[in-house]
Amino acid sequence: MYHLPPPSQYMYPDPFSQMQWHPSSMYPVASTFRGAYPGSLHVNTGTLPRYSPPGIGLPGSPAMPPHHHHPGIAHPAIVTPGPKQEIHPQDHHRYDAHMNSLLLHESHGGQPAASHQSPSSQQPPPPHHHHHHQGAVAGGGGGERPLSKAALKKKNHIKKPLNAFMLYMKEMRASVVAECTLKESAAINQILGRRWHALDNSEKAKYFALARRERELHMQLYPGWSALRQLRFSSSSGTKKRKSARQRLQGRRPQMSLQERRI
DNA sequence: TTCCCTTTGAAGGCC
DNA sequence: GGCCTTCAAAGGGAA
Repeated sequence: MYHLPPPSQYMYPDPFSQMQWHPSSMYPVASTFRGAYPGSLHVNTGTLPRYSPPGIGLPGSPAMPPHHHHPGIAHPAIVTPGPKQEIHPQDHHRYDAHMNSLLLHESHGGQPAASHQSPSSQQPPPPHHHHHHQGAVAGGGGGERPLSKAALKKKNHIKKPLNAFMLYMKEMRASVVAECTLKESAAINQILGRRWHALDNSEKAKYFALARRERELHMQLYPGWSALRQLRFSSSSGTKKRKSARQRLQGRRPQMSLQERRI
């Protein structure tokens, strides 16, 4: 367990990473959470490559070693649900169960879950108190209380399939949280982002393949589903209007360019 | 109660 | 084709 000094005092690297930390990558954390991520911390996503690295191939692509048979692709848990006309809540559960089993399978080479398995992919999430991002599929247990209209709408919301990085975060978050005293997801995600960049291409390929499988499964379960369409058809009345990304970015500290961060 | 923060990747719209 | 925007997860904190 890493016990980090009070936020106002320390600069902390990813406690796990074997990669070399550039001094500018060390980030002091201010005493308050807002503003806890100084400019040096902000990765300029406009200058950093946001990619599926060229060397990372998916199964079937030339870059993927022939021997790297992705267990997820042929995972027996993957079933073709067949044509789907309507979207039912149980499909959320089925989809989620599929993906959790895939992640589980991936993490342990097809073996049963080991001790370090992320709780999120092993069993229903613990009943923490958090009130949002619970997800439409998270209501596996404790559904005795009648749902309000808003809750029902939220429950029926079809979420986007997780991308490779999201799958990686889901799997690794618990171990990062366990190894340090940080609890803020924003800070945890920064660490995970750096670890993701330091990840070996073959390791990343695992998650890209898993993400592709997830998209395929999602397409099978929800043919014709579009995140944008759902966004447009979902009424936002009664909820606060979310700031646009531009507005949100404007509120942030200036970000360092890639060149600046190299200095 | 809802949004913000923070990360990467996918996808759709627009020019 | 490139850019922009949104949203997937997570949970503490702010509004």
